[in-house]
Amino acid sequence: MTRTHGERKRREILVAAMDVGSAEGLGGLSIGRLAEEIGMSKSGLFAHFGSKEELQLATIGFAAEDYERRVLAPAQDAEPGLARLRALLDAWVTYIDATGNRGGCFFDAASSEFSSRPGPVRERLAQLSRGWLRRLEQEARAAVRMGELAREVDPELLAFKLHAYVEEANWARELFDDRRSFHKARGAIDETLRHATPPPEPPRPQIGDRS
Amino acid sequence: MTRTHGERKRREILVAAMDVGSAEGLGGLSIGRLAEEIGMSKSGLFAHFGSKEELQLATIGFAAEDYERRVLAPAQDAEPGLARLRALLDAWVTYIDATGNRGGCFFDAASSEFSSRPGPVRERLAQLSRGWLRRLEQEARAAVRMGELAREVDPELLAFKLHAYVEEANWARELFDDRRSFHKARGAIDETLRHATPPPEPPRPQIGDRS
DNA sequence: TTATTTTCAGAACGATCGTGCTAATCTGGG
DNA sequence: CCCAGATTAGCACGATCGTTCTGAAAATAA
Repeated sequence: MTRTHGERKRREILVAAMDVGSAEGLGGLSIGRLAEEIGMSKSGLFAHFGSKEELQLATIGFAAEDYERRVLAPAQDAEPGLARLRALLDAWVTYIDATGNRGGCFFDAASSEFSSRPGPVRERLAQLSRGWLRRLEQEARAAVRMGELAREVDPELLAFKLHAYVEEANWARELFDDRRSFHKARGAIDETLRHATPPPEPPRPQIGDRS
Repeated sequence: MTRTHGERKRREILVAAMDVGSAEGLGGLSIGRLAEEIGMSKSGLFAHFGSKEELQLATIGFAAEDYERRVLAPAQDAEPGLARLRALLDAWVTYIDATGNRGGCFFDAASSEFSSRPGPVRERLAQLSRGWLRRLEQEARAAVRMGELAREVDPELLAFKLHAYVEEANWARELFDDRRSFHKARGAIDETLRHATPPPEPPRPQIGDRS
């Protein structure tokens, strides 16, 4: 393996790129700035990627792997349906809440920055975010199908809401230094899922106790 | 009034700055780029503000005035409480949905960018966003007090949710070119407010009103 | 008109950006 | 050991950045 050394260095670079990129943006992530951060020469670092855009794409890919490993994978242990939906959300909130990145969630920072900057970077970010939203929606749909959520629930709208809470929490924490924001997000998630729960009793209970 | 001419030019600059700033970010809003956009020399434009930071702050102030005029003011026509809360949200969604800015909501773009970049710009943005969240929360609180929303409703959490929907919609539209995103936001707002409505009849109507 | 202040353009500065080119250094396989 | 290839540093380039300075043009006051 002649690659051993290079791969390790590449990893080291990408870890720093993820951190710096979340704080100063993927665009503001300058090669020189990043090289200084890890004690390399500008050109030495540059040689690992052919261009700045390649570096950005590699950083996104690296962050996506990290995210997949720490959010998607663990949630697969939960039963499909509502349990897994909750597991996904819980792992996600925990992931963002405990992120070591100076600028909060890497994807939030990057996608906000590139949302109106056409090119491969935007496309990749959009694809990842879309996939994540679809993942939530799909699990919500399963929960509806299994009767764990009310039939009237629109899975797409539910995913929209739940996703919004976590993004809002990340935004509020970064802008306000609000350490309670993720607590609020959890509360909002709980309330929204509770309201989406089907009524506990069949249409005509009559006699027996209520509730 | 010796200022007449200068003020007009300043306005013209700030209009362009708001547009460009929403698209490429307040940081990426370069003096040269902006000067070229409106056919001025770099130094000529620069003379209107003493520094780039002053330009950024002026742009924020200008955007805030615009926002106040087009969102806050119209909603004052509505009755306090739930009606005004709805009016605020409706004006806000309409405002962002119909914004002419290439990059969507100016504040979303700016606050995301500066959330982890300390300084006066971040402070001003945080202050404005906090004020807006408080505004929503205060109207929600009034609605609860007036019995238009259920007593169990937490105004702070409600404001958190509602704010999250609109931010999510703006984010989704920019990143996905999703023109339905604001329709989803309106749906989410309606659902959430509906769930916050008190049950149509009190458990113990009896004789006199309590409270 | 003239005098004065406001407004703007032009040129230049140091710094930093992304990116090539060249050579030195390191690393593992024979 | 040596040698081929991977890895990195050094240097320089054009471009663009924010900023400063100087002077011309334009607007206003006298």
